[in-house]
Amino acid sequence: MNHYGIGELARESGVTPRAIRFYEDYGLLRPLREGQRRIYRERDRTRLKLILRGKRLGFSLAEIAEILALYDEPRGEAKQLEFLLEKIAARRAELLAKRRDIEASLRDLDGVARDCRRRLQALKDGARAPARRRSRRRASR
Amino acid sequence: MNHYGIGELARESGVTPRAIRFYEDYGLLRPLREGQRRIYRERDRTRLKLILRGKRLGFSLAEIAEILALYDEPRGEAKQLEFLLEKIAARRAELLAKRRDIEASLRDLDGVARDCRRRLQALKDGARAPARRRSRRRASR
DNA sequence: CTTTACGTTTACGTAAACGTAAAGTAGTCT
DNA sequence: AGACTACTTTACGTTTACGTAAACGTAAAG
Repeated sequence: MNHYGIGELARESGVTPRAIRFYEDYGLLRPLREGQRRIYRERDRTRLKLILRGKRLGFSLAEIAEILALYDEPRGEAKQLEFLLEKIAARRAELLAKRRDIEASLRDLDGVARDCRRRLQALKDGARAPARRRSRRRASR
Repeated sequence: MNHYGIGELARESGVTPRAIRFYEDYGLLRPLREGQRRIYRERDRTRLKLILRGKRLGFSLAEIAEILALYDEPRGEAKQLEFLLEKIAARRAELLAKRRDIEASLRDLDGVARDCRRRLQALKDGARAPARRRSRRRASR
């Protein structure tokens, strides 16, 4: 019972049928056909989720295609497998880099938030001692 | 002495002058002018880095504009500051979500890698005991 | 003084990732 | 039978984020 029509899949995953068909044209999905209609099984659903996760992380469909390829190349000889491991390592490195970018962004945001809270506090203090002048110097601008 | 021409800035940050001018048209950068030419100072360099980091994380220029706005709105009254804090919290949440996506991706990749190494090992074993049959079952397909 | 380097504006072109009709099909309810 | 619903293909349109080329300015180097 775990197959879906395109509409169902679209609703559940928050994208339009058009997008799903586009991913298929692009080679990212290969649903079954029942007559003309597309039938999606669990595997397709999983793939779609991977696609959307990739998008959220800013990967292009081309990159996502390469990533998905890593998942379905488990056959192959030693050379192939070693090559696959290299590609996986490369992707891993990309993800780690993105994570560092995120950490840096979080730090920056926290900095701004701290600054913001200080100013808020200063306003409250100023409310109690109205004419008090604060000489905060800004980073730039 | 910390100002740059557009070319310099472009080289150092790995983008084209065209892109930098585009960001300016978009309102993300406001370099000084010396006659006609654009002069970039440290602040602009920093902004550009923030822009590029945003791009690497998959944010659109529109989103990046909002993020940058968080950095230069330190003036304002209590209401404004509290609103700013809310926006910061929202961005933080987005970043945390992205980080979770990354963690999930890393786990998935590690899974594939493990699988891959097992197969490699199986091949080596098979080389020593050639006719040995392995009955690994795949996740789906 | 011409060449070279570096920059400028203006404008049309383009790849990616869908959106948006239009027109047809196939099953289902009334 | 007619209407509705869900789906199909085909095809042109749109947004984003620049690329690319043309034509020009300016300042230093040969």
